[in-house]
Amino acid sequence: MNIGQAAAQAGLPAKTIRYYEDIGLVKPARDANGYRTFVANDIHKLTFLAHARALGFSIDDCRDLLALWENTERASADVHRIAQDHLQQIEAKIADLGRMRDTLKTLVRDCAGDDRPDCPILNTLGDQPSP
Amino acid sequence: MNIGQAAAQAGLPAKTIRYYEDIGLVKPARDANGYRTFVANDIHKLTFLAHARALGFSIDDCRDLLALWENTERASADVHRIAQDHLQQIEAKIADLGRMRDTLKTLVRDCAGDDRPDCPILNTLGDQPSP
DNA sequence: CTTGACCTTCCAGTCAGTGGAAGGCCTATG
DNA sequence: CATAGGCCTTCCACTGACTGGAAGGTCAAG
Repeated sequence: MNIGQAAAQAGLPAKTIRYYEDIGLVKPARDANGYRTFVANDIHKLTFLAHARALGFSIDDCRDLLALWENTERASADVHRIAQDHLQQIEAKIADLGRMRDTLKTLVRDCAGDDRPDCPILNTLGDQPSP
Repeated sequence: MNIGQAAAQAGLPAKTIRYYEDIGLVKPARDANGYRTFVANDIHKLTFLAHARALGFSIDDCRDLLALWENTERASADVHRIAQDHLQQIEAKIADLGRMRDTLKTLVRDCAGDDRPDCPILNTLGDQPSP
């Protein structure tokens, strides 16, 4: 299977697959003409990567998860730890964004949004801490 | 005021301030010795930028907001639109992350996390869509 | 035989900084 | 006066995870 079909199967852009090869996540064989050839196991790995990336795992996490996935001697604790850490990071980011959202919501609500220059958004952003 | 003090006042690393000058967000004067000199207005702009960045506005948005802030003829509608758009992007990102969190939470909960290899996290990531 | 859809490599750019090297300037102390 | 150390300067490279595009090779259909 060529890269185009592999991309369609895995749900990844061909460019991304080439990049994943560059950084050593997959190692497709090559045809006589130099084209990459993807076998079922390659597709399976790419699908795994697509899923893991969709859950927000970093490439480094993906590398580790992939290694664990291929290692039948693994301890699920190792997988659990990676996922748990990642979950915590996501929750921290959600909390950060939630705070931004709350502030922004208030500012947007209080701004008239008309043709006059008065603007609580700019006033707030421009506020100097009292010296 | 030199860059070190400006950084302390604005709550930004000196490196970031140099970068902001590079991309034209601030234009501090220079001393005879080549050092940047920050006057009150520069500090005020830097503080504005620090606040806007802390709310997640992109540098491009910051550039526009700064221009509006300095333009007393502005229409608050322009500010409102930028903030509103940004708010929507934040909310979209929160929603995305929330979905990731929910999936991850389930996976983490269902994984024993012991020394055995069985792992619903890996099973899910490795699932091929049924053909 | 040509067209067009594939495929290849390589280079550059994204975003918003950050790290570090090499070197100049300024102040205080011995 | 020398020197130490704490500022400051520029410039280059790197980050993550791709993405866009150029230049060119390959293959199947008509």
